[in-house]
Amino acid sequence: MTDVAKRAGVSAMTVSRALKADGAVSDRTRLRILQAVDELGYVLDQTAGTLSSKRSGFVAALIPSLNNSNFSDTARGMERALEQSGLQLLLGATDYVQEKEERLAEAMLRRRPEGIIVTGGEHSPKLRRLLQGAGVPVVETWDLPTDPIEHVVGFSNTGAMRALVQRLYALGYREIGFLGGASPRDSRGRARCRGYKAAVAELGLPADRIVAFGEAPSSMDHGSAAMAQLMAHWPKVDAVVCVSDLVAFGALMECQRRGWAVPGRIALAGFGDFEVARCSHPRLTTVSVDSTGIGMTAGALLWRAIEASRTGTRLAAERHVIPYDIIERETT
Amino acid sequence: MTDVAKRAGVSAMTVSRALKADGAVSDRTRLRILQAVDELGYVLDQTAGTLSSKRSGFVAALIPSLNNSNFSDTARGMERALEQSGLQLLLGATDYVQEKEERLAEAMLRRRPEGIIVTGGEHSPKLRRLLQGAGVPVVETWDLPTDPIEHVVGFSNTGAMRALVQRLYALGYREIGFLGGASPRDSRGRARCRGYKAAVAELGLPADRIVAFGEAPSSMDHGSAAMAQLMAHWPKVDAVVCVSDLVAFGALMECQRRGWAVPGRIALAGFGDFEVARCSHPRLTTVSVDSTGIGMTAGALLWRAIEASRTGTRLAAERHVIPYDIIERETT
DNA sequence: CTGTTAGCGCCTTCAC
DNA sequence: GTGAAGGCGCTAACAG
Repeated sequence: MTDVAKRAGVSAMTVSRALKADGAVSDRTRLRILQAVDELGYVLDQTAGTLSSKRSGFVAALIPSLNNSNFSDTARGMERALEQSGLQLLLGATDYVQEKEERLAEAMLRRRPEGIIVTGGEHSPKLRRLLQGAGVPVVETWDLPTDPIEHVVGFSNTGAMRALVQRLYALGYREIGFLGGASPRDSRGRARCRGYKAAVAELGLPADRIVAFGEAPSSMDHGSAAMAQLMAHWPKVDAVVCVSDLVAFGALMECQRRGWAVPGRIALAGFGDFEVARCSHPRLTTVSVDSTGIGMTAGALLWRAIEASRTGTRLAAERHVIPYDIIERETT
Repeated sequence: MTDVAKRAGVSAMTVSRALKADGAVSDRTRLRILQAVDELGYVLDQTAGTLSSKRSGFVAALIPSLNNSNFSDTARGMERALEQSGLQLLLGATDYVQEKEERLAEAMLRRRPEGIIVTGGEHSPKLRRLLQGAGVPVVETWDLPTDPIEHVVGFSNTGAMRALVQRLYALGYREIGFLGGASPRDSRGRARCRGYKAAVAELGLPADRIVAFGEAPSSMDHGSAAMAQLMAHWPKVDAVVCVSDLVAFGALMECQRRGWAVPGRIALAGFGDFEVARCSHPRLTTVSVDSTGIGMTAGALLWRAIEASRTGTRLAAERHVIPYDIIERETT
């Protein structure tokens, strides 16, 4: 910065001002400075700026998986919400591993984010302590924790799956199975499984038609394998709900390979409204969640909270419930 | 850190040492310090550390899209390669937009990464200048640029698509179409389209069976729509290669909706070996690229380059060609 | 094995 | 609209 200052014939302080959008610098001076910046290929050192201004200029977001359109849509939503804020979004993927989530959170906190967004409402005591001690706003997403850390933007996974089973009941299905949801790593998957159990219990349907598999992320292959098991154990099942669309798609393909007509012989429904659910043949019935909206709401909320803390106030904890929608397509 | 030092009855410098794995501190002292750290909930400020040590402890990776299993696998490969290095991987998604790639690169460079990995070998002059001026190792991936910035880990997209068309020819197909690849934003897609054109020209096949669509990322919907167009224009086409598996899957679903038997009436092949290609019914023939391997190789290479630069030397530019594999499945 | 001194590159604050 | 002084929190370098 001193080099740039010399070249432009000003002080370093003036260069610093010229490089901020709001800096009070005359147009002529700024032009000279920007030219010097360009000639020298100078790139501002934000590390030093962070240290002296106590503003790192980024927020951290922890998501379970990059390669999941729900979460990547949420990430894009956050990015969009933060576009005008001057805050960069730094993403970390936890791969559904709690220990990795902790490590990542600590790595992020060492860089002093101005706010943090995490996925889900279940965290290890250590992570909770870490987040609460960070002294920056925290948003939990994709769930409605009963004891939130601070802000929440999400929906009830249990409720959504319960509603899906009730819809299938209304369509006339009476022996409904469930695929997935036993992973100790995926609390949303477990919540959906609980929703299934609650619904079949309320409706007086047989409640044991579950093929639980423990891995997360759940995949198409899981769906195919689980469907094969379900067919073998409970051949009279007339509908199957799945922890995600990927699982439902795998189940659909398995049905096609075995000549089980969908929805004639068996109905299928997924969760998440992934692209493959929209494009498959037949198209999959699913629960659509506004993933992008979760991200935009969470990002905007975090921004407001950060702005508030900059003026010395603290935004009161907010709780945003995002609606979901059951989309009936061709598999029910 | 001073607070921790006081509580542990040592100097700040000793705390600093105790917090690095390698710091020469007696076990008793370290234990006292770690206890004080725990009691105070202290988290090291890496920003300040970066400033004084001139080592930011992270590398930046720019990928076109998070929600693409090829690129997210590559990201995971990089993460795995860097696991033991103490370098954190910071990901940025460019959404296939050059301008966003530039902005992201600059945002990363302001935080002084110790190395940079970018996707593809075509960059704006500005980005090239930025990367070359950064003074840190650079790796380009997923392509084999003729004029690389420095290191390269990739393969020839043109060559791979050419090989796929040749394989279809060997299988007896004589009127081969192509879907996708016209996006000015996706240089890999364009390279694959060039590979198709080169192959059909060499083989003396009709060369105009192309439904080019310009959007990136290419999607299943694009595949369905493009397939419908292709069917209308060139009903005698007997095989179709696609810029990606997602497009191929969309095309497959369109064929099923219209009752065109695959591969009986028309053969299909994709690119990338996505999960949906493995799990669809019928399973898709595709070009499998070792996405994770690209990431691991790039990450390991970058690490070596960074280690070299720490000892004052500069690693000579390397070029790693990653093999690809044509996987014949049920759609050809 | 531990402490002291100095400074990383910028921005806050105050002065003009 | 511009400049000078000082310090952000840590670590390199050197001393003991």
